[in-house]
Formats: sequence, structure tokens, C-alpha cells
Amino acid sequence: MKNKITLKKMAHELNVSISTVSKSLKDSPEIGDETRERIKAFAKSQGYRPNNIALSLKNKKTKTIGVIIPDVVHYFFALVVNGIEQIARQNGYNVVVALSNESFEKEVVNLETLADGLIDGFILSLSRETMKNQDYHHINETIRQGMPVVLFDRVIPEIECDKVVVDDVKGAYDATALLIEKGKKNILLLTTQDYVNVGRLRTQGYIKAFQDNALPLDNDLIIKTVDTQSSDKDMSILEKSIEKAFRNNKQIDGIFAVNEIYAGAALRALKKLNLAVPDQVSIICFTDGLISKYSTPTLTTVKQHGEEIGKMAASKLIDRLEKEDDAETTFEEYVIKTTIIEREST
Amino acid sequence: MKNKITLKKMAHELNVSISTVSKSLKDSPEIGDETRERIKAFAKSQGYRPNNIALSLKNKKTKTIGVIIPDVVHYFFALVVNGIEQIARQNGYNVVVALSNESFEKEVVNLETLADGLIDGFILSLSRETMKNQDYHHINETIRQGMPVVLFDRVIPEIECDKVVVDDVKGAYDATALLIEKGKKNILLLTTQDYVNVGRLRTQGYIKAFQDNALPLDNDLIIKTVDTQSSDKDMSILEKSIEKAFRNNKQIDGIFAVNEIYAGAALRALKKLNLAVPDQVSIICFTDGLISKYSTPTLTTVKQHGEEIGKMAASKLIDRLEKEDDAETTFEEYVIKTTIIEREST
DNA sequence: TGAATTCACGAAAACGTTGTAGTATTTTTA
DNA sequence: TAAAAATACTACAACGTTTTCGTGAATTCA
Repeated sequence: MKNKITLKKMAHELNVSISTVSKSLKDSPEIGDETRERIKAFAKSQGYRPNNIALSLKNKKTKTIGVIIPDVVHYFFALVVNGIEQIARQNGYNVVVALSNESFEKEVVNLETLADGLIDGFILSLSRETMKNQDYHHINETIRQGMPVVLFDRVIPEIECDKVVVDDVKGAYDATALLIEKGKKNILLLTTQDYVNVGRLRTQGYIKAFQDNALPLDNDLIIKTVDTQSSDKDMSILEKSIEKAFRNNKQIDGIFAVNEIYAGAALRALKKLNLAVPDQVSIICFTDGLISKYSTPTLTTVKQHGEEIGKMAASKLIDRLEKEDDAETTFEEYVIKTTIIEREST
Repeated sequence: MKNKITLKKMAHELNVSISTVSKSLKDSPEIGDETRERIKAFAKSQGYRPNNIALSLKNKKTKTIGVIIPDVVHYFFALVVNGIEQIARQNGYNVVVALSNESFEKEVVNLETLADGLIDGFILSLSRETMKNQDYHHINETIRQGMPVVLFDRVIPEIECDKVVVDDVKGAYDATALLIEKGKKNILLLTTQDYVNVGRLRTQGYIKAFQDNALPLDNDLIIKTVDTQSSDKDMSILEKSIEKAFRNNKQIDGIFAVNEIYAGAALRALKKLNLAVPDQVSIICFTDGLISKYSTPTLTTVKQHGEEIGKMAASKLIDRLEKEDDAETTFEEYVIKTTIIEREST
């Protein structure tokens, strides 16, 4: 950073004014051919590159998109980031990624730091704690200050902005319906606590599929995972709950999990119980990620098209950024269709 | 961004000078108590936060660390980012993550954009293409301009900077030795092309373990995966190679994979061949990630302690950034020990 | 040849911040 | 009571860039 060449230094070296250097590099017709070439050659030899910070300050825009996700380790979020990157790059935007680690406080801190001039707009998915607390003031405050925000996946109505979501209800409905179609009648649901809206919506889809097929609902067939701070602990508790459910109800012949981590826990539990997949129990889950592809048996999944979500979110955000007439204040919610990827577990 | 309150606006509202506002907020003794309190109260009510861009320009530092990784989808890199984040946050630094997607060009573009004033220093792991091309001019140029760089995992001697690596040779040696200890004598190695140095080093460890145990080396036991642009394709080719190896050599009783994706491919191949793990064939691999934990059987792994690596890299980089005396130009290489996590596959 | 144009460049402001160096007032000191 | 010192502020430069507005000098026109 300290050896960086600036317009001023070049101007001094070449005995011209700063404006002349600046204009030459921008091919301004105001500058004579000879001078322009001389300056451009010198700049090239020095490896001059304009300082982005100075440009940002001057232009009041950074050409950077901030992304805040709860967890990099989740395959789905990684895909979304990839999608965002692609579109951003195509449009000359940078992407910076920050992590909330499912923590409300980290989400607030990251949001505020990035909002202080570092980025032009946000794409984010709420942390679990934020949804639990139902405290969205930081997001709303950011929006109020004129910063465009696009929410994806974990969205809530209390925040007014563009949103990109998966049709969770339908995806869950389709998944459940597939199991029912295969003759399964006692389907165990592995979901989250209700404050995680994707879990809640997927639960709704599951219920609707039961109703539409005139199957009786049974509360004992719905397991809502506890939410300690350690996901390892959560999973071992979930495993135990699954085993218990099977011991209490020998009829269970299918499992629908709202993400692949839960499905992984189910696989382990079934193995312990010596139940064969898919012969005795079929499994389907959300998140078409690594676990689904590499587990034995491989898992049938509801693919959320993370990359598509990222692309959509990025292009919507960039639309907002480019059109200056901020009069436009109608926000839209874009729904990305899910697809079922059938594998060995069904 | 447009409604953001600035010092100037506040100064205007309160009929004082900009300096007075600035100093009040910094609790300067130059300002009278009454004025100071009045200004602080107003600033608070307006939700004033200093503009980072302006600060960066003035201070010639951004308090931001740039991280470039080849792929978010790799669990190992995600862990490293987590580690970096923790240390950075503790020291008041921001972290921005950019992805090279294993592409040389994206690595160069990201490096240059971030280097143009957006960050104070880099932590990065080289893309596969960069290692293949052996073209490191962009990194060296960045270093030459006075930007501190810390390389991790995929490092090469041609770049002079601090480095954080795993003891790949020893990790691979230990892994191979474990299989030998269990009585395995014909161990298949699944590795990368030699230009990926971690693959090369792990291959060395494998060879050394064979030599130290007076076992004969067999080139047919070493499979180097091809490198097309599609990892899906790579994997199906790898699977076929594994099947072929087993058909040609019925003696194979162990597999050592340099990452868990390769081990996943091995699992699928063995299943097709109807070979039981670990009874007929044992498996061990690098990367203690999701696949290893959720596959059936679960995989014994060499844990690289990604979070530790990230923490180490971040603290070394911050050390460089804080000590201004750039006279210090001796660089160090820090080695993080690996640990073997034993699971069902051995 | 004198006036009007064009050419080729420079000066300065602006973005938001901080810190140094003033500068009026008031208070203390001798 | 005059000089010195403290108080409570303001002005201004600087960070690197772009861009508008000047401005001398050279060129063209009548």
C-alpha cells in the first residue's frame, strides 16, 4: 500500500498537473496526443491503478455488494454465494461476504460495519437468532437510510424489501406427496422450531399433503429439533428422538427432513435400529448437497437451486442500484421453483 | 446511503463548525461540556456513524482483511474462513471473502480489485489453475507494492511471504501407517496431479510410510485424478479408475484418499464391487468434513484443523499490519499438526 | 492586423474525516 | 490594569480522484 503510485506522484514526476494526468488516462480529447501517450506509457510502466477508496468517496458508490449469510459451511448458502458472484462480476460489481454464524449480534455488527460506506447494497439471509428474537430494527434502519436490501431464503414480512425465496410449502408438499405415492402412510417429519420460517413453511406443506390425501395427521410424527448452541449436540438429541419415535410407532415407513443434516441423523438412527432404506423406510429431504450425494444410500432431495436464488437476488439488487429514481418503492417477492432429485433413498 | 447523516450536516444543523462536531464525538477536551453533550445527543438521535470510506482514505488503512479462497463449497476452506473471522473480529478487523473458483483469471481480478485500496492485507490459498500455470506474478506484484500477504494450505516457495500449512507429508505418513498397522499391505492412493502441491506432498508421505515399513511400492496403486473443468466428471472418471484398479488387483485392502471427495468416490466404487468397508477394504482420507461424518460407513480422517489454520494466518497477518517497521522482512512458515480421527472405515 | 476560435493545459472544488494551527474571548496573574 | 494564560471554538489541509471552469497561447477568420 505504501509504494502505490498515485496521480499526484505521476504528475510530479512528469511535471504536469494532476488533472492532465487524470484526463490523459481517461483519453480525454482535451489533452494533446503527445502528452497523453507519454503519460499513459509512464502510468503503465508504473503499474498505476486508481485507488478504489478515493473513487468510492467521490462517487458515493462502491460498486460492491455485501452478502451476509448465517453459515458458510451450509452447502446451500455456498451455492447462493456462487450465484451472486457470477451476476455481480458480470455487472462490474464486487462481492464481499460476511458471516453471522447464526448470531444476532454478529449480524448487527456486520451489517453496520459494511453499511458505513463499504457497500452499495445488501443481500442477506437472517440468522436463526434474529428470527427467534424477532428483532429486525437493524435491517429496517439500514433500509431507511436508503440502502437497498434483498432478502433470500429466510425472509420475513416485517421487512419491506425485495425477496427471493423457494416455494417451501410446495417443495415440502411435493416431497411428502412423493412418499405417499410410493405407498407410505406413516411419515415422520423432521423439522425446526417454528420461528425458523423455512421450517414452518415446510411443515405446512407436509400437513397439506396429508390432508389432500385424506391421511390422518399424528403429532407424534412431527419432531421439532431443539436449538442449543451446538449443532453437534442438537444432532445427537435429534438422533435419539428419531429412535424413540420408531420404537413407539412400528408403522413409520417414511421420513421427510427439512434439510440434509437432519436426514443424515435419520440415516444414523435407522442404521442403529437395523431398518433398511428404502425397503423399510424411505427418506426424502431438502438441500441437494454433499451429504445427499455421498451418503449410503444416496438421498432423494428437494433441490432449492441455490445458484439460481443467488443470481436472482443479485440481479434484482443491481436493478435497484442502477435505477436512480428511488420513487419506485414497490417491492417484489420472487419465488424459485424446487425440483425433486430422486436417488436411492426412495 | 443517500440519507446518511454526516459531520457536515450535523454542523450545519447545530450551527457549529465541522471540527467542533468531530471533536465533540471524540470527547476532545477542547470542547466545552455543554456543547459536547448537545452534539453527542444530536448525533445519537440521528444515528450518526462515521463513514468508513472517508476514514480509510484519510488513514490509508481500511482495517479490512481480504481472503481469497478457491471454493466455498469445500468444508476445509469454510473452516479456515471461520477461524480468520474470529481473530479478525477480536482485533477490530473486517473480513471480506472473494472466490477464485479455482480459476487463475478470477484470482487475478479479485486480487487486483481488492488491492486497490479496499483492504490492508491478504490471506489466500492459490487456485488450482494458478499452481498449474505456475504464474505468480500477480501475488508477487501485490507484495512488492507493500501489501502483506499470508498464504495457507496451497503455498509455493516462489512467493516470499508468511505461510501457514499443514504437515501434509506427516499427515499422509500417519494415515498410511495406520492402515499398515491394521495389517493392510496393498493400499490404493487416490491423489491429485503433481502440480497441486498438497497432493504431491501427501503422496510423498504415503511413499515414505511404505518405505519405512519395507513394503514394495506399486505404481498401479497410485491414481492421480484427471482435472477437467467439471468436478462431477472428474469424479465419475475417478470412480471408474478405482473399479478398474480393484479388478486388476484383487489384493487391494486399503485406500488412502487425499481428500474426502475422493474417498466418497471410493465408497461408491466399492459398493458397486460389493466390497465391504472396513472388513475387506479400509479407507482413510484427508479433510474431516461433512462427507466423512455422514457417509456410511463414517470415514476415518486426517483432520487438518482448518479453524486453527485460519486463526494462525489471521494473527500473523495482523501482526504484520500493526508493526509499522517494515524493515522486518524475514518470513516464516507455520506448520499446523494434523490429527487422525478414527471412525468406522478402518 | 485585429478579433474570434480553438487548443492544451492548470486551478480548484468536492466526497467525509481528522488533527494541527490558529483566533477571538474570557480568566488569571503580577 | 496591563500582560499572560486558559478556554472554546473555527479554519484549513490532507487523503486520491474526477470534473467543471478558467486561461494563456496558438491558430483561424475577416
